[in-house]
Amino acid sequence: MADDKLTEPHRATSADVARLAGVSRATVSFVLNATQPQRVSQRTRERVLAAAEQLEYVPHAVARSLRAGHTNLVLVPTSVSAIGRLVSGWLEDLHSELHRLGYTVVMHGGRFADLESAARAWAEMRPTAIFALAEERFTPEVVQLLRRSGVRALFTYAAAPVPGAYTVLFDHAEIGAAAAEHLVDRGRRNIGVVMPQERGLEVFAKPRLTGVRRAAVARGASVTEVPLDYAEEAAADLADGWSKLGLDSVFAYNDEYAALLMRAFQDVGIDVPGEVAMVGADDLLLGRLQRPRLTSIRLDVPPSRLIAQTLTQLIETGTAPPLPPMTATLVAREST
Amino acid sequence: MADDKLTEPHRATSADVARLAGVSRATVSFVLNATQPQRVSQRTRERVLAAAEQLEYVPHAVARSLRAGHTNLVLVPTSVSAIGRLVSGWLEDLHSELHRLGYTVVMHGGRFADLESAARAWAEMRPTAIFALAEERFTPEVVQLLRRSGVRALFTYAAAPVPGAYTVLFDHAEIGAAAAEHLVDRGRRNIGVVMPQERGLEVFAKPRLTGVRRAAVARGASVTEVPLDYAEEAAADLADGWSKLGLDSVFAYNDEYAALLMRAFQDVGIDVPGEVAMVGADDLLLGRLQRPRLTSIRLDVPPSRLIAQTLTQLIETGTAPPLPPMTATLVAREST
DNA sequence: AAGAGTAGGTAACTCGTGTAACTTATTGAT
DNA sequence: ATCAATAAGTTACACGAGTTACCTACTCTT
Repeated sequence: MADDKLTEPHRATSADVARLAGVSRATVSFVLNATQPQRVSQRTRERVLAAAEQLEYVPHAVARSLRAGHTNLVLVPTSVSAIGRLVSGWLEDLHSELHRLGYTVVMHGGRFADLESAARAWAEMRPTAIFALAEERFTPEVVQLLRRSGVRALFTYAAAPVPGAYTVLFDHAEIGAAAAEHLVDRGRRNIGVVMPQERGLEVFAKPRLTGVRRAAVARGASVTEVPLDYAEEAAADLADGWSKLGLDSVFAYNDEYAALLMRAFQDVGIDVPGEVAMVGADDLLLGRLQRPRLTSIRLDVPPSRLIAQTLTQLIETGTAPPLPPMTATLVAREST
Repeated sequence: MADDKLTEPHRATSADVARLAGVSRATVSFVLNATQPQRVSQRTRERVLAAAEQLEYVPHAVARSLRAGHTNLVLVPTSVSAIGRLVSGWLEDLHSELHRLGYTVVMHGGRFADLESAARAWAEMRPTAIFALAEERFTPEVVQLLRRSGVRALFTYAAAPVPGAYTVLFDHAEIGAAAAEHLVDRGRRNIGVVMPQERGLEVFAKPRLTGVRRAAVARGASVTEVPLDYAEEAAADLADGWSKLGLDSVFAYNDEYAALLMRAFQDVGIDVPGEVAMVGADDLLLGRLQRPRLTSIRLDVPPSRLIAQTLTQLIETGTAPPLPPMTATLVAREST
């Protein structure tokens, strides 16, 4: 099943290409990177390209980065599970856009004991930029550490400008607030807020809860936290004990959790939206497949091309014009 | 919003640490890597550690890799959207396991024009291993290119041993076959197979279709390909024209597509499983939330710890004992 | 014929580490 | 007192690329 690997194959370097083409390494570099085009004659250029082709030469990004003083890596630290269908397609576009611009996007989903060790792990890779989907990663200490390791651009979505990083403003509290306002408008006064227990989601769950609290308090409604595992039995248990909670509505973190809970409600005969009004978030297709269809909250993410442009500019010049804040829009359907 | 960055901050190198501690670079390296422990006195060791701490020294993985001749990168090339809930948690565990063992897992989800350019992009990073979830990426040419670029281990799931790569055997055709057998057992004779149109999924969709074909033909059932976008309208259109197709059952690629289509069926009054029996795959929670509950096919993936061990061994010794093939199990529920 | 350009190319340095080979001072054995 | 062994360092090179400064041969001008 494993390979023999007896013939530790020779990896061709630019020196090999130079030797085969009968020129110096410098010339090879000039040709392959198309720098100083007038320095190399047509004949020589062709010889070099032919040699590179013949040897299947692949540049050594590590060596290049060392010399250049920076990599072309854009690091996206994110737990895989936090990427729902909401961002996966978008992230893939970003990959492509940045690839066109000469950057390599890599995602890194490690769990770390603390922020500092995470930041150190990122810094070791010497990415040229770090693109964080959640804000709380960029504390001042982390920012300093990363900057000093040579990271050129820190990009994040956050509720308030993050010092030392380029911030696209968006407060997840707005999602919670929009949900709460809507529920109160529909006459609900006792709002349950589903808190997912999955690792990596609290980054979004907490501000969403905060938003619900803020809006609810302002309108005289009560808020109750409701922890929920992403599992059938957990939802069933919650539905079983639901009447004791005295709640008339739920904001369910996102549409996935909403769907899970709605099923449990329906299984025990709790009427949605009659007894309980439900709001999800992220406006996933899943939500529209529910009956009643889920009221949800749509996030309008900036087009990935625009983000890629901004990031590039940020890397190259250290600054970029601000992007408009992200917005959230409530989409009312049948569950409220 | 952007930072000033006037003070291009000095990144501390091991030379800086050496200078501050009043020792040579070699000594710093010995201390920080804990190589040759008896070579350095306790006093000196402490001075070095203190200096490193004070300067917030972060090793330069790029330089280290260049010197070492290989990186500690494990590359997981995968389109983000192909990672459903099925593998995301597992992948995260793998991250952690390999991190403990000194490796850095990065996912790279770029779309490439062709396999060759993808392989070149991977080779440039000089990963020490590549972990592919789908097989068709490792053609002989790609394997050769990667090997020559210094990749130590190629790991993949595939239907048959891939020359030059360590293969955990699993044929996605088995999923399709299991579905088809089950449907025929339940008396169905005309099977539709949903073909998702999303990028990156054809790698799994095609062998699953093949499996359905194989089993169906052997049992005298017919198979019809049914393309389907992951969108509400597409499903509605399909359901509208369903009767013309003359099918009595569907294998829906996975539970997500099954849920989408089942909803469309129910909206137009097609009874499941009465008129159409449905089988999904991947055994997602989502499937158990449907009514009727979705019959699905569970994949038993090897524990990530075991995979991490095997991969490490493969990197270090070039060979590793074979792992048992993955298995697929049909979970019968109410939709068939 | 002398001088100035220029086309085409190369030698040599650099990036930050890890390590093999060498050095020196001190201790221990005889 | 002498020699060997060891402890505790250091020096110097390699990894693979990009780039600056230099070199040589040729052409053109006057």
